[in-house]
Amino acid sequence: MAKNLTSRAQDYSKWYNELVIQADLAENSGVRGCMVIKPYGFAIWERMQAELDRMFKETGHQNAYFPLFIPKSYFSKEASHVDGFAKECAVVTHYRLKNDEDGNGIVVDPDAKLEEELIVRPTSETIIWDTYRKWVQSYRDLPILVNQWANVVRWEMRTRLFLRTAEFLWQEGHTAHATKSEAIAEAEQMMNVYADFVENFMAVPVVKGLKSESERFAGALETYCIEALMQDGKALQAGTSHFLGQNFAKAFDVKFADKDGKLEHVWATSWGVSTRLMGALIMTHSDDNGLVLPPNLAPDQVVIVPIYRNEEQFEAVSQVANTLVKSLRSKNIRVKFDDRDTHKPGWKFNEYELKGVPLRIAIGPKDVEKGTVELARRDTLEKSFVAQEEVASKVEALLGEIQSNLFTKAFDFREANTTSVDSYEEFKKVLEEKGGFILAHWDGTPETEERIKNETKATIRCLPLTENEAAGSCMVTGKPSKQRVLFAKAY
RNA sequence: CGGGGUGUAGCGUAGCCCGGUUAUCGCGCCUGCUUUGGGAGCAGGAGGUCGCAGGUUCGAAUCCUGCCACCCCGACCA
Repeated sequence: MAKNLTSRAQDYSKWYNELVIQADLAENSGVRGCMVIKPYGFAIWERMQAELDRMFKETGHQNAYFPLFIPKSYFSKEASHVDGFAKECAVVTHYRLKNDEDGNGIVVDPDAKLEEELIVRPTSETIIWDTYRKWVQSYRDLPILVNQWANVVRWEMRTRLFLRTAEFLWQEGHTAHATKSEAIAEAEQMMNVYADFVENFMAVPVVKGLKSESERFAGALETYCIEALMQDGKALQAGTSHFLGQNFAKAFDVKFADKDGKLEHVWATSWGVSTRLMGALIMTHSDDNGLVLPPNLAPDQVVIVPIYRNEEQFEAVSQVANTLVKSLRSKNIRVKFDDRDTHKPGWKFNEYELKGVPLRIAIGPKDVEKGTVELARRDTLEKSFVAQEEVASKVEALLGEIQSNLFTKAFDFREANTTSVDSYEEFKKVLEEKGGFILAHWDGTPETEERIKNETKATIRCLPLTENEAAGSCMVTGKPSKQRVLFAKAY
């Protein structure tokens, strides 16, 4: 296991790969830039899916599914969108293989060339808007509030486990509205849903904001985002929600008749989060002993480890454990009784710490005798003995406490690593020596943003949606600035 | 795609510069006994296309060429 993980945090790759693989989350697949998500890692993703899906439905959305393959021509319909995506796509050119006549095994059949190439979706805007055209005629058909859970492929030049894989799992919401204000409200709502999920389930604090023009999604008029700060002082974009205006409606000719019978283009949004959230989770809470999962998200919130020397003791311990499992489940607590006799207790203790299970209960002969159990929490590593009849309520309280403790810890870390600066010199100094988020004034021009990026590698993460905006002057050019914006080096 | 690095058992590695018996060590795995409240001990055992393909040589993990994969730094990005 990675020793002294936090102090080595600058050297991200070493501990990250080590941690992910040892905690049994994922591994490199051998397929360029793709990862295998292992069962334990996928269980965490399924928890994320379940909670997000519930939140989407509570805000009136429905799920649907669109094709993996998109005809190439669809991409030429929205100019800025194709600029943003066309260069990094996997392209299907043939539809058949055959046995090579010269005995070289299986080869692509040259006669099976597709007339029009198919693009493996990097995102589904184009095929979805081509479909929406057929769904919309009247204002009565609006809004369309649809989400899809899918995989997408982006042929990135450089990949990183969880943060940027060639293929990744995500959800993408695509909505169509009759009015501009309704679409903007939708985009803002979904940013808030994401922030709610990430903060309250993942216990990761985020800054809500708007992307600068140059960081905007290809084809969007406005991109809302949530930005999180990782333990090594780098920023991670955790989710985005886009107001697309009428760009896609115009490109795909999606019109509706309003109440006055007038034909109008619809207004659009799209929003998504991906398996990158797994990376955010790992990099926010992990410590030297492995993962730390927030209880609201953990597939197993409590694990019970039996301690025994013989069959007789195992029976006695199991009886206590089974009773406990029942009472915890009746409180809707996700509990696992690990009665495998193939591993010893000490081995299990380490395994569940590595996997980040929030609470561990150990029950041995002494506990059977005294009517107690040993309760250990993952976040503080504290252990205590609790009377068996009090365990269920104690566990329930502790799960809540761990959840809020993790959030507070991450929040305090972010506050301690967010610096306001007034000069470019100070900006560079903080960036170099401390890292983290930096709040500074910026004149709003892409030129200045570009210059800062080239000179320092820091980018504008977002224009925070804060209530107390104070005007000032740009740290680089001295020109007027409406508010401080959030800078950081980012993944 | 440019620069740098690494590929030897499930994992981590020695050997490579300077070619030469049966490829080193640790962890893990299997069997047995003793163990079990923080990754057990002892004894025995199994496990290898040395990334792939060519070449040089009497002989290649080692030298040469090409390719592939992975990691790091850039450009690109959820």
